[in-house]
Amino acid sequence: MQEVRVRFAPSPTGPLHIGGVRTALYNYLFARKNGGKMILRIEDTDQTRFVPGAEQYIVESLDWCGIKFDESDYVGGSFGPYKQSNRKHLYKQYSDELLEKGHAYIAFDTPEELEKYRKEAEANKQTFIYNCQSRNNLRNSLTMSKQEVEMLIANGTPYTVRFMIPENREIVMHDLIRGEVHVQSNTLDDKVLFKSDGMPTYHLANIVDDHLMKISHVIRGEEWLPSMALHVMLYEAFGWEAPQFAHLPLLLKPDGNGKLSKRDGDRLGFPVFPLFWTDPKTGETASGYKQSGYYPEAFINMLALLGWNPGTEQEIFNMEELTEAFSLDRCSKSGAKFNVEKTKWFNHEWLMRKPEVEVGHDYQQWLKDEKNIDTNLDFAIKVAGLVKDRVNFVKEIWEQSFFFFEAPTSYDEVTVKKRWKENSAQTMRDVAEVIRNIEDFNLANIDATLNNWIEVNGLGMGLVMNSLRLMLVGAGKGPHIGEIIEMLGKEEVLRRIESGIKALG
RNA sequence: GGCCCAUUCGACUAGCGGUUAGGUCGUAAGUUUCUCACACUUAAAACAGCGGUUCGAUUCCGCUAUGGGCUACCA
Repeated sequence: MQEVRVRFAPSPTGPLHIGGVRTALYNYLFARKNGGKMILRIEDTDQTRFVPGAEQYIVESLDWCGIKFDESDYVGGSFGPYKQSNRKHLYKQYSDELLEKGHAYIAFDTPEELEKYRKEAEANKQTFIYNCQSRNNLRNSLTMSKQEVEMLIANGTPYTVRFMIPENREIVMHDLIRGEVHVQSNTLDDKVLFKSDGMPTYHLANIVDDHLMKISHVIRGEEWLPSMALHVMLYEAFGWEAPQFAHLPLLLKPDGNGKLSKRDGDRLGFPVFPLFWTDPKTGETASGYKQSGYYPEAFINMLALLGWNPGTEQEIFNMEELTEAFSLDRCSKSGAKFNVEKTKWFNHEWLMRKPEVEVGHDYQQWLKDEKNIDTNLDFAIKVAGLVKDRVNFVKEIWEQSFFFFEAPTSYDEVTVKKRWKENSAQTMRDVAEVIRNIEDFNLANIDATLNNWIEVNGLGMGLVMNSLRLMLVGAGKGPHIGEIIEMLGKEEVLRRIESGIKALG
């Protein structure tokens, strides 16, 4: 059986969108699952849309995601170079080959002329198609004498090379996800293969490179489905065996309809890109999943399940598990709406599964960066461990645990009203004494002493604990009170009780 | 406009001729609890419509509707 070789072939025209990341992911999973190779090819044939830094961004993003390549300009490989602008010299000969075989022709129509034909057709409620129905009336090597064509070229007249779509053919193709797809050749345009600027178009470069790089499976977004017939016919014209195709459904915006775009992220408040991005021309910025606090594992997990499912009820997967479970025939056919809430939930699940040291370390770092608080790793681990089940992100740990780092400066009104009674101040003074007298200040001892004292004095557990919580936290929330007391330490607890009594009376 | 693709709870989806149409997120209620959460239990919530085929259609086939993609010398 033929070796599995797949490629991810982005265009460096901007930051890599999450739809692109998913396409890369599926390619990667497919390659690994089948013991094949994953190739990164940069498709930069459109010089006008080149954006500096975009290629670097793509490489860094995929690296952050854990998507690795077996071949690229960065890691090497025997089919390079892997950037189309560096393969420029290759394409001309293939274009010439089609010209010689009579599968392509030279066209001199200017963009303005073509635009005019389209407008005219539209005005007559018709569609202008550059193919068998019109090519014989246009300015090209089919309608001109050989001498005329040669003269125009010699004079430096700009021209393009167009593929000659066969007449009256029904092209029946197989898509790994969609099954059979039928297209009538007469509805297709004679697409430009070679531009007047000397660069190939996507269609030519893509087919040539896929062939030269021995790509076995083309896994790409659904936006390419309409081009599949063209591509199949190109392989046929060259006499090459076509790879297998799989067209992935699109990622849709969460509300309404349509393809997910950068604007949706801005509007709805979630990232559309894996990493933070600054546009080099406009200075415009876009948020990234990494900077928003997502773990790459959660991000990838979410993306994998958007348009694919394992057929079991398992939802949490690491990359190895995804690789093991992945198959193209479990990809869905219809577009998937992106859902922010579920994405957060994935991050929560991953946060819960992360080793406590890692989460603690991340929180320690966050405290340093955001609050300028220095704390030791053990304490950060303990704090994070106590509250992580109620947050989705490391950065959210703070609002559940700020009281471990700073004494309350105010007291939540609703809680005060509900929990602070007439005799609370006195009870707190008594509790303070009890706490002061605890010799061995550990969790078990603290709990036992307090519970015993409450019971012996016939006081309500809720009443005492909630008032105490108010003193220590400033609000009616937080983990087990014994934990808080132990971690704050005797002195701090006594201090907080004292100032709490002073504040609430 | 033309061509192509799609259509199950609000969202992601399971289902591949006979099911009380299942799960997850979200929502709501309850249990637990010193609080807030977590956890657990439960609830509401879907086969776009119409025709076929069939003993029987969510499932197969048409048509319609809706949505999406493409329609560049962009990818």
